[in-house]
Amino acid sequence: MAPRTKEQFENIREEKKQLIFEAAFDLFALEGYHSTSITKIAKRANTSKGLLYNYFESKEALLLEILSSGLNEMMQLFDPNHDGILSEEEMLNFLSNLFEMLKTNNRYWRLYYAIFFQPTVFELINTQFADIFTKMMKLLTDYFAHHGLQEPEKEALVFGSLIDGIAFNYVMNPDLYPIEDIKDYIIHKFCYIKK
Amino acid sequence: MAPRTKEQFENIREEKKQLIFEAAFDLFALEGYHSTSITKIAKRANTSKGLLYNYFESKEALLLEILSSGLNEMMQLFDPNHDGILSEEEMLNFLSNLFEMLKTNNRYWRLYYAIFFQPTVFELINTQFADIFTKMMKLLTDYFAHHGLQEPEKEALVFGSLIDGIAFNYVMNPDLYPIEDIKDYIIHKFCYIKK
Amino acid sequence: MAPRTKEQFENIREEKKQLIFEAAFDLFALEGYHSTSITKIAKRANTSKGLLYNYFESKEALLLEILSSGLNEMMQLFDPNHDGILSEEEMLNFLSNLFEMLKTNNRYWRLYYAIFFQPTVFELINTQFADIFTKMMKLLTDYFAHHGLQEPEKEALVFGSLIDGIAFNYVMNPDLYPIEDIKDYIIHKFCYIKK
Amino acid sequence: MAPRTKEQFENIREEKKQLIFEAAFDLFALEGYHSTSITKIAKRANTSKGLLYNYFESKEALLLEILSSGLNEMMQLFDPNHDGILSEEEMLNFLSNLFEMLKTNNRYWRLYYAIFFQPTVFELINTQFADIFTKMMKLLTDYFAHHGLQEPEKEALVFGSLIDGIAFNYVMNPDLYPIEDIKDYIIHKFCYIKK
DNA sequence: CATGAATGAGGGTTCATTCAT
DNA sequence: AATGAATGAACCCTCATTCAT
Repeated sequence: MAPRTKEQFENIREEKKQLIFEAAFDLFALEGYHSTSITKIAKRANTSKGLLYNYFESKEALLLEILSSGLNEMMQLFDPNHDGILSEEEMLNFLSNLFEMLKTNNRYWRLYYAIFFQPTVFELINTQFADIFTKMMKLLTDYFAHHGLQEPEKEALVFGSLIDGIAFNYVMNPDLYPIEDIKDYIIHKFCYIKK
Repeated sequence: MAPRTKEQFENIREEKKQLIFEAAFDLFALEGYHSTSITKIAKRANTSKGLLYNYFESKEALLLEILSSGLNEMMQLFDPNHDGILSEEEMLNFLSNLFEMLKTNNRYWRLYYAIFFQPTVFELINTQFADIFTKMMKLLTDYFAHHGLQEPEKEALVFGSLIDGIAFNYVMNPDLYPIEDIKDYIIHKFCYIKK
Repeated sequence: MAPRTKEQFENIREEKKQLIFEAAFDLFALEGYHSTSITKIAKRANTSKGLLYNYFESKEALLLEILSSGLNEMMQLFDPNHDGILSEEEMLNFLSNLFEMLKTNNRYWRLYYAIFFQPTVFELINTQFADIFTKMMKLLTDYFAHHGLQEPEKEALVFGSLIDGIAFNYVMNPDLYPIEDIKDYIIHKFCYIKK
Repeated sequence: MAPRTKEQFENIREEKKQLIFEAAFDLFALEGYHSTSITKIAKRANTSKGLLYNYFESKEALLLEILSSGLNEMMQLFDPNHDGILSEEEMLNFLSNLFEMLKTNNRYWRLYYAIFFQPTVFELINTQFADIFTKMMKLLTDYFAHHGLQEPEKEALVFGSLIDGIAFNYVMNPDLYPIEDIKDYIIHKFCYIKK
């Protein structure tokens, strides 16, 4: 008889929203953003189309929330809040975390790549990523300079591209790509840590 | 006027088809596959929707033809039809051609990436790529083995990933990515050619 | 606390209902009936959608109640409960009240017009109005006849139309229409009162 | 076999567009803009929903085209392209045309009023009407000044309001309102023409 | 008395595809 | 070979109303 308390409502909301979020994430990753209809998402989340709009403003907002949540996860991982200098240990951590994320969040990264190349969507996300990218490049350039490499900017770019390429290949073929071997190779080559 | 010969008709046919092909290519690359309507394509090709269906079975068929043609171009470039051994000069050619293609066919590669990650389309194309990929890996592995590297398979994979990463970064940011510098770096590092 | 008496409950009920009524009125007038959602009304009334349906059977019922209440107000104003003869003083009162109402209830009249012309709604209200209209016409006809005009029915109709036209113009442009001037003009012309 | 000529297409378009236009007009006038769905319009025009969008950009565009076409008709009627002075004969013409239009385009005017009071739509149309309105007021003011009335602006406003009120009453009750009588009354009173 | 999560029918709109000409 | 009018299914989204609590 008594109306539900605010917390009760909050819980219901949180749970349902998560359900829809997960359903959308799965479908976007499995079948692509454009091929996934709101109807499909609602069906997979065992709910109604209408309710989806109680939680997300639009299909695009739902997508952005998914992407954004992945970004935030990543930023937490890579922002050690430090002095601006990348030590060998930090580089090691960085790479370990990266490879770990690729393995555990495989689904997200595949979706992310799929979205990234959608010409229309690209611009929406790009600015958010640009900052992270620039920051990382600065760190890497300093890192390579500190280790005496001749053209640290170029090295940083090549290193970044290599990481991208590895991520990209692994994500598209997680079963075939020997990610562990590659990880060891990269760590051994770029961490300059003596045993 | 004399009635047109069969070849003339054939030429007209081919030209019109090419026009549609180009229009679709441009639009897919510029605005994405899903955002490009048949009407837009026909308009840009200065023709009618009906005619388009004379040349292509469906919108998806048109897309696949575009992708496939790009693939074939690439295969021609990278299939030297040789003895299975990659010489230093061949490697140099390989890389030169690759970078050249990235620069001149930027448009295609961006579309290609956009499509590649569409989960549904991916499977369709993937098998065609798998062959090329395997062949190239074999060549590269031999190449690195021949130059005395300890783990040539791993080196080949890393090299492949690096190339992918560079292509990917350049294609998404052709104006900012210093492709020439990177090209020199790569050639200098992997071609083992002494001056 | 002592349990609330029945009247107290009744008062709460009435107050809440009034709040919803006002909120709906404002929104209908400001944004139109169809553009105003139940959610918006509930939000503006600081209550819930569910409660709204405790007081009003449906959105349409809410609308009709608003319109009806305005009608009643007007009827009270114009029904002097008299002998069927309109004296000059009564005519003066009539006009004063009318112009006063236009100025103070501007909001209502605009809504009323907006609704009035909705073909579907029109029929619903029209019968209620027909009575008032007929009664007023009778009064006016007698009035003009009594003052010696040749075709009193026609004069009554023209007078009624003029009043409608003024109301209509003022309501749609309250800031620009010089209602006071027009009021003086009308009173001077139709009240036949000598100073 | 040969494709249709441009004229053939043009004819088909013109006819079909007119059909849809009429269907929409009828329904908007009968049931109101918001209560008329695209589906209903298409059904009444014996066509498909999709086709409607071949001819009209949106439901709102369709509405505006209907309103606009009525406006244009009216402007042609009332714009004698003259010297800025309204003679008695011109005033007579003006009024005759007006009453004629009310009678023949009854449907349009009812729709027009219905739309006019939709709060959202009002602004869209208003600017287009404002010009005509201002122009007419100027003409009328001069007209009354020329005939020696003391406060010509006020007279013009009152005259305008009266016309509005008559139109409004007639349009809402075409069967009961004695438009012919009123017309004679108005002409006799405001045309200052001696027999 | 009070809440807002949940529904589902229907809204306007788009677009690949077909087909009469 | 060539046209674009016509279709209809599916799209995303809105919202009055219900109901468990």
